[in-house]
Amino acid sequence: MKEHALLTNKEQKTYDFIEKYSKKNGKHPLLDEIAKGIGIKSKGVAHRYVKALEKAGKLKRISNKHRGMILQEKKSIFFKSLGKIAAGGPIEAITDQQRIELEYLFTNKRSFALKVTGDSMIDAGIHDGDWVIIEEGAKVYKSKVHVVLIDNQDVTLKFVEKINTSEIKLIPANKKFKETIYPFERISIQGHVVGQVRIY
Amino acid sequence: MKEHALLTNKEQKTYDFIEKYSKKNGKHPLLDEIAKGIGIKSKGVAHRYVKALEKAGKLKRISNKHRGMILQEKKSIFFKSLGKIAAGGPIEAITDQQRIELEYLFTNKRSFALKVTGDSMIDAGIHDGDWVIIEEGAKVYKSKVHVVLIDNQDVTLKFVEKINTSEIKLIPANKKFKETIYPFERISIQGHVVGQVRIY
DNA sequence: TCATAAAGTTCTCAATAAGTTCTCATATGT
DNA sequence: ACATATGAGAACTTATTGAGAACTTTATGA
Repeated sequence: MKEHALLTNKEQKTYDFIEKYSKKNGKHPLLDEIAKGIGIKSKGVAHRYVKALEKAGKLKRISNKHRGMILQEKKSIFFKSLGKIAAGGPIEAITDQQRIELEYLFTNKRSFALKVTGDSMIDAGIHDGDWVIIEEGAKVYKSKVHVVLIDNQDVTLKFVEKINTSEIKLIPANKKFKETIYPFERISIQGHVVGQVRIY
Repeated sequence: MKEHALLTNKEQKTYDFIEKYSKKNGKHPLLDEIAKGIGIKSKGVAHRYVKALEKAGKLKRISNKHRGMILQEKKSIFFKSLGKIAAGGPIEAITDQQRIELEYLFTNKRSFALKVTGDSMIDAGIHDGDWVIIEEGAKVYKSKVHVVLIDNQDVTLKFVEKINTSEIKLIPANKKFKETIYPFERISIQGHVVGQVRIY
């Protein structure tokens, strides 16, 4: 079997058929349906093509499962047409790393999103109306923005600093706001900001 | 049985029936009703399908309880566990509207992303290292941030203003940078910013 | 309360459908 | 000659589906 990622004629034809079938029927085809769809009789051969497509990264298979295949989206979640603007410009290539971070941001079960109200973190680039993605956890990180619950009632975004064994300092990123100090009992760290989304 | 997201024909049929029944009757069906609804006689088999749906995350079951099942909502891209922090806090409910906007942002074919270099737009909350999502188009919008190609070579983010029939003004959002004026011929508007993502 | 009916759960047996692996075969280009 | 691409089809394994018995738990009404 081949090692390269290029598809042969029939493999491409198989892929096209699977894509068309899936879009039309809302489910993936059977091997016999693929065989018929690409004009051959042997489901064994169809199976061979599907495995080749898996190897080429075009789809994932679930072994033995009926209709057990899932087309792989070109889903760099949205970094689609990058590099379009101009050659030579200050455009960074997209690395898989970035893509993975994004997927993590958007699918991690221990994270959720909050809509920001107010300007207390504006110097950290967090504006009124932004969405921040929060990773749950009570841990305090230096120079990270935290979600802090005060008196079991008010939620706020602030930098956090432990100042001694019983008190904690909340630091806004806006010179118009003051730093405040609370005893541990009144404070609960809900998580910290790992991402941010703004929709214009 | 293994765990995968794909449903078999009968599992899908079972799900559809439960959904339809629930909507119509305001309560979930009995196993015998499911069996009849999907055209089989054995409630044991119906039970097997319901368990499969639970495994696939399509519903939750309450063991032994009559009509003990709850359909799971379809999940939005990432605004998952919102409202978790505290009742009474300044947390906005997620509307479907927001979800749709996000999906649009991330999947629209006429948009792409750029990584920001430099601080020329920092007063607009666009920081070095941020990703901006660009919607393609040559149109100029007042008070929107545009991607501008200068001399077919340099790409920059700026506010844009037409000042007369032959010249255009590029306005940074940082007092340390100056506004600049270019003739139309040297400028090409590539698109404008519709979204922004930051990963901490 | 408590007996009883109703509903959920677990199980085996079975038949069929679909996926998997294999050999054999032909053609094609290097 | 040799590797690659392609196709047929047999033999085998696993998944899917269905029936129904036996059992446990829940709901209900006298």
